[in-house]
Amino acid sequence: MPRPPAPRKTTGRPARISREEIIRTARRIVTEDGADRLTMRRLATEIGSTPMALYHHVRDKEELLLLLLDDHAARSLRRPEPPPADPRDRVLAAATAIHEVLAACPWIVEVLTADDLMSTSALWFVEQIVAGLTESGLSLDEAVRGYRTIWYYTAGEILVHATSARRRSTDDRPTYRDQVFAALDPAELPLLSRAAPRWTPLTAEDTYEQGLRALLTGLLSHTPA
Amino acid sequence: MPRPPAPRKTTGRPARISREEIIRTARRIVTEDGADRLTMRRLATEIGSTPMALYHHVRDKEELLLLLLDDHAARSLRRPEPPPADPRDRVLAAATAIHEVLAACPWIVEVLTADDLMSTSALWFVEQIVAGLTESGLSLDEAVRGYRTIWYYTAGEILVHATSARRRSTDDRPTYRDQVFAALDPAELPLLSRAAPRWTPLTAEDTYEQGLRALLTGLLSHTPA
DNA sequence: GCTACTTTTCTTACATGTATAAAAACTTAC
DNA sequence: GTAAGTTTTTATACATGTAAGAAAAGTAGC
Repeated sequence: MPRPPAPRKTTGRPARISREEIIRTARRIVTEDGADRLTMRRLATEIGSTPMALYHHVRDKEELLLLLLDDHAARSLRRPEPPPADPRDRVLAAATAIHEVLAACPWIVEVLTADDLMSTSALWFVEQIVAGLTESGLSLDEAVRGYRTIWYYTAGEILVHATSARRRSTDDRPTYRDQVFAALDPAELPLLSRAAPRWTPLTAEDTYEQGLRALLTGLLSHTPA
Repeated sequence: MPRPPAPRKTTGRPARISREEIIRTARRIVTEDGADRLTMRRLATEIGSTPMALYHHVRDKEELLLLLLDDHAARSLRRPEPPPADPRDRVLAAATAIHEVLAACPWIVEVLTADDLMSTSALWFVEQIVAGLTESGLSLDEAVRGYRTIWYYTAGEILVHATSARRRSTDDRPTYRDQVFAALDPAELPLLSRAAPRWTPLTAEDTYEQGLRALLTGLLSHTPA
């Protein structure tokens, strides 16, 4: 039975590496060589430790990437100065800021699906979104639902784009989409056939904000279901 | 130059396994034991072959999962009978049908981010969405953009929910969200603090259709950007 | 000093996806 | 028949995340 009446220093073997050092080194590897070069073994080697030692400071690789995302958000997220007066514009500004920061993270795919709040650094922006929605007439519950709807849209946009971008760089096989479009039957799917040549350029367009505006319009319109 | 005037058989070593057999066996494993039990080694064993033999019929595991998703969609997707008369309702019905089928696929997370058209079986539904949007007054380009916006929202909703569901079943650690909410400062984030106890129940609600309706309202409102 | 306890680190081992190259099983040309 | 060519299958090997347990390095009480 250990009975530590005098809470002196810390007992046990002293740590030689810290979570901060892990994150710092991981960030360096990612920025220098890309996210796919970040392995637990390499990270351990560069820190001068062993892979399993990392696991005492980080639950698993996914948590490490989450910490990396948080680190990135804390450095990059800038609150709009001055905040827009119109509540709708505040929602737009906050969501766009979050989207912008996330879109810059290549390793995001493995983490983003984690939860709906990805970073403490982003909480202020979430608050802005909920605030803008309530000031526009939504109840608190409705505003939270509205935020979550915006989050789904944002996460989906980022994930789909990030994955297809990664695929383009890793892979030279024709996309599934190309195969599908090549075999379209104009009789059965007339609009898709007509749209086929326009599809790829339309996909490349950055329409996040446009979609966000539409979504916001709908959220604030109070149409009866 | 081989000139096969008599369309004999095919040249080369005859195949002992087929893509269909692979998919069939994979489907059985997934339905019987869950998607996480589907490994290339086990699949090969159950077919009576070797892991690498699979790779002649399937590019990699991701393609296998994509084929599995397609298979699932082909079996489950049912066209609404009769199709709703109102174009807006047709969009709703088609998107909801896709959402429903995808939400039933546990292995979807690894595949869904693949592209914006995940299954040939779903093309008819995509056509319905684009058609409903054009009939509501959008140009073809706008309708395709609108479809993609709907797709981002749908994919995001599915991915976020699927991942958090998986986490709950695999994991007993407190969620990141719980940790974040436990440390909220009501002075700085008043709305989030107030919403904190309501957050988890709100997350559990199925609000896909509600969000979709809002999005659709916005897409059809033609608000100037 | 020594023993008990705690915390961190290290060693070893395994499951997994898949790259690579060799072998096998065919057809066709002679 | 044999040789060449083609396609599928198999054997082997590697990189990766990480589980399990032993070892190390400290503190506290004696």
